[in-house]
Amino acid sequence: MRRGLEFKKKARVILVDDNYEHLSGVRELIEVESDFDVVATATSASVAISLIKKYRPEIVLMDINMPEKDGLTAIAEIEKLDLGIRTIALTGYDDPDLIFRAMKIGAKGYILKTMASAQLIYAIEEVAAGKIYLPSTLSSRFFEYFQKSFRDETQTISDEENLLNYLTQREEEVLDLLTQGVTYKGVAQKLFISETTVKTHVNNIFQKLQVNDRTQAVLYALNNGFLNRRKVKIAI
Amino acid sequence: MRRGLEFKKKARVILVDDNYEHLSGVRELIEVESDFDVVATATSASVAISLIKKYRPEIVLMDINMPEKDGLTAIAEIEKLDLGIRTIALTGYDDPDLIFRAMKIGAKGYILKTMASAQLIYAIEEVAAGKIYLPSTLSSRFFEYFQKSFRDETQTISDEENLLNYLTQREEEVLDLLTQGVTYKGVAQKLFISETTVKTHVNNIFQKLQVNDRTQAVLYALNNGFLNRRKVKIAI
DNA sequence: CCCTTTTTAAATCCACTGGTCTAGACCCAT
DNA sequence: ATGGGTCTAGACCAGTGGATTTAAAAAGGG
Repeated sequence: MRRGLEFKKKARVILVDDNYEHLSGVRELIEVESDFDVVATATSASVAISLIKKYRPEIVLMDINMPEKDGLTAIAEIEKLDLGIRTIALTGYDDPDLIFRAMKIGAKGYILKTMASAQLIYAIEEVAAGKIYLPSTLSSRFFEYFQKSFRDETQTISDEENLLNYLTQREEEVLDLLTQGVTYKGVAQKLFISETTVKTHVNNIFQKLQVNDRTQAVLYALNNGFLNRRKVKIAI
Repeated sequence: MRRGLEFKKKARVILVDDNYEHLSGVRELIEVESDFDVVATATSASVAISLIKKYRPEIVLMDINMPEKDGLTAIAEIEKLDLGIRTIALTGYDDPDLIFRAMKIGAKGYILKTMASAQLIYAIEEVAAGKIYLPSTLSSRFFEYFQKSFRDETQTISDEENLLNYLTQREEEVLDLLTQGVTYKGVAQKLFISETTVKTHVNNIFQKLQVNDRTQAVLYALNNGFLNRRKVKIAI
């Protein structure tokens, strides 16, 4: 258990930025002001990916605003490699949508180019230490966006309007099976009732949800917060 | 434009905590150490809701761990009132799931009872100023949980595995209509082709997606990132 | 205990769905 | 030009889905 050594080892960093001026500046900053080791730099995302595969750094500082392959896609690819490489997104803008998407695909930090150099170093230190770092101004922006995206979708179901609430328990069970793509026959077997009974329930469900067929019923259920929100997600 | 006055006005606060000892302590802290005005306190969520409707405070400090009606539900109700009341969640535990759910339903801050009193005051100040405040230790926890929930669901689609990528353009159009609950006849009309052609396409889709009926096809499409990710969300 | 709601079930009937085979027209690339 | 993939479309058939009516047993609340 030689834990001390692990922490003393200088974390290796790769910088990616299509602006060479800025790249050099950051490189110098890191080399002078910190203990980190800049093992490589790249001015395009595709080159960066190869370098990352080769050097296996602990940290990647990735500019988001780049031509051709953009930084977000690159971060997603790095995450997919699953090498435990921790990426920090870097841009000039505090666009909440960008921040949200970066954090969603797995960036471990997000900082602005306009931020003080000390904060950049601090961010790298935090991320290298295994934490996720977002400056409070950006995290505030993130949360506003995060909450808004849920208000739009969650608050529209006002309980009385949600027709799902009028279903009986048995009807819910049947609908649950329908949302798994089970046929009438299958539902009958799983619930130990006859197929005609299933049809009765399904018909009642259609009337209560004001739809005409199972597909619409399933869509209504999934869109209005049914129990069965298994693998549902938001687009990148 | 008498902006100055707005900012000088003491923000009114309501405290909610089933532990009376803690409630009194926090009340005293706020009254002594800050400029905020504790207009009321409550030891249960249901009483709190009535008080909030009556006093219309700017800030509500809500304990999450309470018997009967829990704090999260109470926060959701307050948000539903849409009175611009900003709530701060308060608990003894830094459980990431709790933090995630609190932020999701609209809490503007989240702090631990074990945190220094100065941090509590600071949180109220930030939230009163319109910001969202999460201490960095908690925001780190939040993001880990946030990213994990997306890894489980997003990374499983590995492009080659995603059967949706094998569909032709026309088949995608047909599937898109199926995910809206349109019948064969409807699809035929919308795409200006015969119903039999629609059947052919649908059959090809079933084979490519390895399913047996439209419901399963729709579910596959929705769960594997089809264009059509309209109103999809995560459970509270 | 009665009334209501829920759950169960049957019969009938028709429309819609889905499987299979066949085949022409079109586009694109080798 | 020949071959592969796509889009179109027909025929035929089996099965499922869905509407409607009727009704009885079970559960639950006042």
